[in-house]
Amino acid sequence: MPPSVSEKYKEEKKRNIINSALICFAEKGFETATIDDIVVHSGFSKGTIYNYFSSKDEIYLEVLHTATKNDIDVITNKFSVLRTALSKINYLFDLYLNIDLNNQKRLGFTVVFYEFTLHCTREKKLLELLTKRRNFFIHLISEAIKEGQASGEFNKNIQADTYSHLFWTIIDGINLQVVYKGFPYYDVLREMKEAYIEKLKN
Amino acid sequence: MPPSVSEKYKEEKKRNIINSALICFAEKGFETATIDDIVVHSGFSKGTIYNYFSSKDEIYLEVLHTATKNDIDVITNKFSVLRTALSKINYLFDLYLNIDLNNQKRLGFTVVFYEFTLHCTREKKLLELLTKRRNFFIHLISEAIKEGQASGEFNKNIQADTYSHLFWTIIDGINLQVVYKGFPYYDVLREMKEAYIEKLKN
Amino acid sequence: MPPSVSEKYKEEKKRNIINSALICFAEKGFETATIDDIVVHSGFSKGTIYNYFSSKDEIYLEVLHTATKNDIDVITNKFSVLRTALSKINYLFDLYLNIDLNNQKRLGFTVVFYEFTLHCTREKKLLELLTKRRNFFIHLISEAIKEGQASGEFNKNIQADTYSHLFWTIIDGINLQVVYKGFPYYDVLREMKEAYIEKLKN
Amino acid sequence: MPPSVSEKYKEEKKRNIINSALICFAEKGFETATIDDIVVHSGFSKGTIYNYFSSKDEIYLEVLHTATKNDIDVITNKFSVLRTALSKINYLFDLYLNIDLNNQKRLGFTVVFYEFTLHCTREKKLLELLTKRRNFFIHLISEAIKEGQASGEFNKNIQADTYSHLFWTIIDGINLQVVYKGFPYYDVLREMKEAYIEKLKN
DNA sequence: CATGAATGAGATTTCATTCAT
DNA sequence: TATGAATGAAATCTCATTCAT
Repeated sequence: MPPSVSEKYKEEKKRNIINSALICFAEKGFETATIDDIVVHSGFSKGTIYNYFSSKDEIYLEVLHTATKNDIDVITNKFSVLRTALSKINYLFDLYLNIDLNNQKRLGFTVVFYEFTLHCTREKKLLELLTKRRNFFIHLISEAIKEGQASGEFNKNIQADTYSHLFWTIIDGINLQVVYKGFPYYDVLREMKEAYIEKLKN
Repeated sequence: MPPSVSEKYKEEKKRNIINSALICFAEKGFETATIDDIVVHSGFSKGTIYNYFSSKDEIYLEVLHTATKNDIDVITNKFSVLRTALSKINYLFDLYLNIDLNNQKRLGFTVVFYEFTLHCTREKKLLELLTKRRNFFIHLISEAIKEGQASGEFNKNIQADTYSHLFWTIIDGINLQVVYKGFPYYDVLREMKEAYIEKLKN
Repeated sequence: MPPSVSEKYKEEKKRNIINSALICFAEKGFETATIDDIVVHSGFSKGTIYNYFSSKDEIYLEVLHTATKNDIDVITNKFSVLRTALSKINYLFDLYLNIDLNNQKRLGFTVVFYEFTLHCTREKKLLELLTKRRNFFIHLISEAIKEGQASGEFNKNIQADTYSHLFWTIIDGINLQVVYKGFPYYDVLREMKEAYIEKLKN
Repeated sequence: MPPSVSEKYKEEKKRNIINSALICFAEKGFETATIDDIVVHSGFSKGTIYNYFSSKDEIYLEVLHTATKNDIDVITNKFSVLRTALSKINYLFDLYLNIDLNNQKRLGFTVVFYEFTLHCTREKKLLELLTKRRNFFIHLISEAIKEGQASGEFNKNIQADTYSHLFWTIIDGINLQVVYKGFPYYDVLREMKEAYIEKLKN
């Protein structure tokens, strides 16, 4: 007996639900957003949503997972075509320098993502997941730095790992400032980028 | 005729409730922690808690307010005795370099504080409150930098405001990393401090 | 694809809840009767009740509204077939003369209705609602009296409006007496009807 | 050991509390008004109030009792000096014809009184109390009517009892209309008085 | 598979009453 | 006697989840 609906159809539906959920979570926060909010936003029935996800928690997880997977794919692809270490670091900084601060959806997602990050503090299982993701990103940069050191682009004395952590610390810090109206986002980030790269090169 | 109870007694009680609340919020998050949790932790009855605070929201606000007021007092006092701009910047960095990462209560509070920050995104009124607080801290450093520039300690070409924002961006970024076990907190922060001060001095 | 449930089913359910609520309110009064009382009496769960009504206040309002709508429909229909003004006045009096004083449900409703009337004193919005309803009933009779005056049935010198108010004053007065055991309801009302009609005819 | 505070002092205090309670009940209704409302309005402490009354219910009862006792005293005194039956009936009607409709306190009390009347429906004990009070008033008028019949002032064929009940039915009816703005109170009551006395005289 | 009515545990908040001072 | 802080039972309302259709 073949499945009555195609896999593609189901994937599409799941993606729609996840999309709506992200928007609802962004708007109200995970706790405050209700399944009914997702029902209204997505147009699917409550029953349908529970056919695709077993709980609100699972939806949350998949929302975050999806977004993360996206980022990873984009960055991985880009890195595979960038030839120099410096261009990779530049690319990552520019990713954040090119952000449209007025994009409400992006802002919403940023808030949700950091809320989730903090929430993970309280659940071992989630924290592991989050840490794994983070490790990937740490690895990404420390490898790039090491490449740069090997190729002579970067100063051999800096700690690749420390500077990788440092990079993401900067990014988390700058992302958080979206909550403050009037924060000179681009000025600050440009200054940081410059100092960071200067340090790498020596 | 008023047997009543001293103002001090009431202040003390309020502080006790706030303390318990902070711990409960740190443990479970604002939404997930319940008044009953605070009841259990504080040992006071539900009625008593509502005699001192009119709602869970108010407790939350006072928890944050209390902690913030503390910080402001400590820093303001210290600044008034520090003579050079550099010593002020150094002092602030050292505040964070001397943190005990194993202090669970501190960690809990950090999480609560950033959750609150993100939560403010969704309530105009709260955001104003938060922004006011942030402006105080921004002002604190930009003034110090300007002092340093006037006294010849610091490079006159750097934007005091941008570098003040930059400072708190670093601090927010580094604070957020507490969620990740194994994050080389001191290494990263020391590196940042060094680079930051180098930039100031030129 | 909508398995849903017929509109009729939902209307029926609403009516059931309203019915139970009326009985609970009649038994204990609006403030004293609880949602749990309605849960027990109706057999529906709390959640179900809140699926059909958004608050206890709304239930109260709908209970009153339903009862009132009924009365209006019955009287309006009857009036449309009664040819003389006198027969209309007679009909209304007889409505109250034919009441079964032992009908506990009716008695309960009377009490609830007058409690609601008094309660309205304290809420502008509700008072407007109540006044609108009352105006309809006032109009009903003053029109009938004017008809009677035009047709020569009634004395042209009496104030239609005053006598319409007077009619409902009598009815409210007599309804209130249900609280007193042993009140000679029929005797008093018959006497009043006689005097009233005598006055109309002159 | 003599009482440390005079009886008079205590009576005075009780009266003050009752006064405040009446005003609070009138403003918000018995259920909705809180002991704290009475505390604020009276200026006495919660403890003090509970020293004089054992419960909120008891306050309610005494509020009503006090008001009623007042009415009875006033009417009894007046009746003892009025010589004709007609003058007594006239006096009672005029009591209500001379009311100041704009007196908010009176209006509030009227509402509270009728709420209490309806509330009594649900408690046998209270109903007995209320009925006893009502019987006094019924007796008052039926005796007056009988006097009038004996003296030749009134028609001997009317039922004294029925007409006594009828009188209070009118009064209850007219009192209830205070809720409706624009009700032609004086017109309606004057009309009723005239018809009533006409009937008595024949 | 889709639906949405039904459920009920659990959350916040109120308030009459008590009692130590 | 006077006080008002403390109490906790009880009320309203929410919402994730289930399941018959």
